[in-house]
Parts: sequence; C-alpha cells; structure tokens
Amino acid sequence: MTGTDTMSELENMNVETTKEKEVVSKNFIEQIIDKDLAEGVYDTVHTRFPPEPNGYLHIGHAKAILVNYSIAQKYGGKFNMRFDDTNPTKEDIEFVESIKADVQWLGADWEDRLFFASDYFEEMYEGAVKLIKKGKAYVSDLSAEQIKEYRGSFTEPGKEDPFSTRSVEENLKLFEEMRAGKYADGEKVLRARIDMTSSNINMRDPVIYRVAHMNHHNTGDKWCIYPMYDFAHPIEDAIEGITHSICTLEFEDHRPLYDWVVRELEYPNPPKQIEQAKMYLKNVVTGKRYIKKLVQDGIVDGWDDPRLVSISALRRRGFTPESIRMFVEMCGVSKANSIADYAALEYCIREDLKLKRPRMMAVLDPIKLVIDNYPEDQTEMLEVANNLENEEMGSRQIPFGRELYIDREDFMEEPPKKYFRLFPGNEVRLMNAYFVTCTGFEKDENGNVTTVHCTYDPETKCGTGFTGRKVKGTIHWVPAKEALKAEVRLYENIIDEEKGVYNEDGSLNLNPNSLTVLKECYVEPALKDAVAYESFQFVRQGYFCVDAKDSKEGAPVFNRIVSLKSSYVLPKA
RNA sequence: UGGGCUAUCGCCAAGCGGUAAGGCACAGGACUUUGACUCCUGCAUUCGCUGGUUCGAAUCCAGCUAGCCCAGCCA
Repeated sequence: MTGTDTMSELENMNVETTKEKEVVSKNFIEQIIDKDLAEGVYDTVHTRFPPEPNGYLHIGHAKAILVNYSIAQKYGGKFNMRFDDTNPTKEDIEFVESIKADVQWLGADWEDRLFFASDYFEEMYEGAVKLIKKGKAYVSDLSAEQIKEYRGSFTEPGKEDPFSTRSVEENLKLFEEMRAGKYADGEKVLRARIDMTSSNINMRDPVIYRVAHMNHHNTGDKWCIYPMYDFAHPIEDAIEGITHSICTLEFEDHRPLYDWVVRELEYPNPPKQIEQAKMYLKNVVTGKRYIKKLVQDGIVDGWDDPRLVSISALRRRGFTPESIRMFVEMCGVSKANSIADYAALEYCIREDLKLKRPRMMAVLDPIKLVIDNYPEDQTEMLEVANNLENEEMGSRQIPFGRELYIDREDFMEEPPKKYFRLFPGNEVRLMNAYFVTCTGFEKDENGNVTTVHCTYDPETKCGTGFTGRKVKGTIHWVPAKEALKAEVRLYENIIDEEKGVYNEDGSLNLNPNSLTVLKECYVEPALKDAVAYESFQFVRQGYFCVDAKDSKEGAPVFNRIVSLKSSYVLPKA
C-alpha cells in the first residue's frame, strides 16, 4: 500500500466517522416533511407560530415557537408570526406586544411576516358563503344549550338540527343579516353540515361562526360575527401558504375538520396539520389563574418574577435565548406526553454561560479576614483573568489589601473531616492572590465568628509560578475597603417539590423558602457598572444576573440564575 | 361509556424485522487557583403485559393493561 493510498484510506475513515457523528436521528415531524418533499407533496417548508393574544408566553410556548422556527430554518423555508385573534372576548393588545417581544427575544425571526387572523375576516366570510352555497353550512337558531343537547354524547349519536333544512337562499340571507348586526349574541350561529352521527364529536355539524357584538383590538367594530378556531385556522394557514401546521396533541381530533375545511374551500396545495406533545416542566406553575393569584397575594412581584417560568420571568432570572433553545432541542419532539426535569434546563444555562461570562468574586455572607502580617494601608492591584477557560475575555484588576471579606462557610472553628477551607492552623489559597494560614478568630457575644486572622506568605503570590507547596483549598474573597455592597437574591422552586404542585383543595403547594434576600453582600468593585440583564459567574457559587426591575444605577441587585454543581455538602453546624 | 393518541433506564429520547444510540440525572476515579469545568469509567440480557408469526421481534399480528385528549357559540 502506498503512502497516498494510506492517506486516502484515512480520509475516507474520517469522512465516515464525521458522517456517523452527523447522523442525528430526525424527529417524526422532520420525517413527515422529508417524505412530503421527496414525494413532491410540497416543494418548500413554511411554518408558523399562531398564539392567541390572551396571555403571557411561558416555557411551554418556547417549544412551539422554536420547533416551528428551527424546522423552517433546517429546510431553508419560512416562518410566520401570526396572532390567532378570532375571539375578541378573550384578547388584548397588551398581549400582542409582550408576545412579539418574547418571540423576538427567543430569536425566532419572522422577518416581514407578521400576520393577524383578523386581517383575513373578509376571506373567511367569503369562505363561509361558499360553504352555504355548496349546501355545506347553515344558519341555526338553536341556543347553546340546545346545540349541546342535539350533539349527543360519546356513546349516543347527535340529532339533526331542525334548522339544517333551510334553503341556501335563506341561509345566505340570514348569514348576511348576522354580519349586518341584526341578531344579538347567541341568537344565531352558522354551522358546517358534516355528520351528526360521527364518532368524532368535532364533526357533528360544528359551529363555525358566532355573533359577538364586541370591539376587536384590530378590526374595531367592523365585525360582529367571528369565525371559530376550527374554521378559521385552516384558512389562515392556507392563505399564508403554510405547508406544515404544527400544533399540540389535543387537536388530533380536529384534524378531520381541518382537512374538511381546506377541501371544501378548495384550496390548492392545502396545509397539513401535525400534532406534537407539549413540553411540560416538573413542578412549575403555568396556569393563568394560579399566577394571577400569586401576584394578587403578593407572593410574586409580577408575571416576570424570577421564580416563574414565563418567558419574561426566565429572561429576568438570567436565562438566555441560547439556553432555552438548547433545552428545547435537548427535550426533543415526539407524541408522547412527558415532563422534563428542571435539572436539564439548569444544565443548559450553565453550559451556555460557562465560557461567555466573566468569573467574578462575591461574598454572600461576609466575615472579615485580617492578614496580620500584611502592611497596613497597603493596597496592591492584582491582575485577574476574567475567564480562565476563555482567554478572549481578557482580564481585570482587583485591589487587594490587609482586610478582606470571605464567606462564612469558608471558615470553621472545628472542621469536620475533609473540610479543606480555613480553620485554625490550616493554609488555603486566596483565589488569584496569596496562600494564607489561619492564626485565630474572634467571636461576638452570641458566639458568631466575626473576624478571622491569618498570615500570608508573599512568595505564594498568584502568577509568580510558585510551586513550593500545594494547598487543598481555594477560597474567594473581596477587598473590605473597595468592595461594593450589593443585594443578592437566591431562589428555590416556588413549589414545594416534595409535595408536588397542588394541594388536595386545588391550591398551590408553595415552598416558603423560595426567595432568600441577602442585603449584606459584597462584590468586586468592578461590578458597580453592571447593567440590567448582564450576568456573571460568581466563583464557587453560581451564575447571577442583574435584576432589571430593582437594580439602581451603581447599586445592582443580583438574581441567582442557578448554582454551580457541587459534590461537597457542608455538614450542618 | 364511543372516538383519537401514547407506552423503550429516575427524566427526556433514538430505534422502522438482524440481536437496545445519545443527552440530563446519578455513582466512582483522574485533573484542578472554582469541592466548578474537563476527562475517563459505570449505569435497560431488555423495550407496559400475554400470546402468536419468524432462523431471528422493541420493531409484524392478536388480545389485554395503563395514561392523556374530546361532548365551548374557547384556542
């Protein structure tokens, strides 16, 4: 075998291994799309995110947004943003703004394709007229209760609506009158004529238009009849040229109706509805009325309280769009109902921030450390890398002096075995600075340690390459004089995870310790200019984000996004 | 109760008749100026159950079981 042969052999192997790595199995939606593309059912891919503007988006919606968006991306297709605003009684302009902001923040770019279902009302009306003319729809005078009665049940077929025999002409006239405002809310509806005996209750002559004299956020008073979801949605998709209309599992039973509408209205290349499982997170609150109550009761400070999982709350807590995308990707797409662990989300945010954020020192529960052999009134500036694993992040200066703050946890008068932080006689490294040996400590009248004394060894200064001896522990610190006092908020799940989300009476099982406010923290002076949403690693403690609501200029409030993992548990004192 | 859907490790999830991918979590170990990160190692003789077809079944067939969704003029 010649050298070149060996080379090409090697190259082939490389190609193969690379290929193997890249064979990421496709999810079932992608498999359907591949098939559609291969068979020529469609030659492009066009998806959409169609929320009703009736509330704030939460982590569950992120899946819908990102699955739709990423599929469009993968296939070089398009992604639309569309508000499904067909029911003015539930909707508000406030929500369209917050939803737009959240979707944008998540990075799902709809480019110039922002739509409102309400912009299609005229075409929907014409569609309804078309159905009437085809004898496929009729106006009914039945009350809501009567319609319910006539619908039958799971086991009994429905009965024909007595008004279903009206002539096309009469239906046309009545429907026109409905539009003209001649009838009060609930007085008349338009029903699709399908099959009152269908085993699928959605097919038992579903109502497709109702009367609602109500101001609409987009169309004002132009309309007093509004299309129902099952009629409107397929039309919206068809108008926009959506190919794959992805929704959640509970709409599986509606698919026959979806297909019926696009077929009867004779849309060419009709869209296809595909249902996927929702994404649930274990032990989180997403129910509107529960969150409303938490706000009312003053337990949280709004829909963006960092303990909630609304998109705005996650943003305020310090989660990044990248971390949420990673999480959605990690959870995958399937038709099996499932509940993801919060730990997976935590993994994603740590992973995302790890190399992107500076690693700073902050002392959350301060006690003083005095270096007795360090010259009084001397301050030296230490050059410290912002992120040891990412040189590009550069470095900063930290003042170092005789008096520092360290965390209470990093000193123990009588240490347990395997405790390798500060205790009388023990030497540790002050991160980025010197080795110090504990020589003593002071307590207050309650027996709490207030000050720890130590001596330092000038030869052990960081960066000098000192290798004379090693220490087992490295602790963080902050200079007493120059440190910035800051408020830090620590979070636990708002739900008591032991007990689950709900009590027997349906109320929430709240965790009384979900919020810890620490007002006497000290952080590096460099953190003075941190701005809202900026985040950092506080070494040995976790990732923290500047709270956007309560921080003041020069006085940041830090939210702990997530702690660092730890294989060491401090024994209880 | 009729219809629709689902069931593979603690949590997600591949697998599509040729003998159980991967991630998270977890547990060991190495390394370490973060008890972090990183790196190794381990982690389903078994795919809800029972039968059947087959040389061969998580994959096909039959019958069970369990869970989720549907009887809005909500989406």
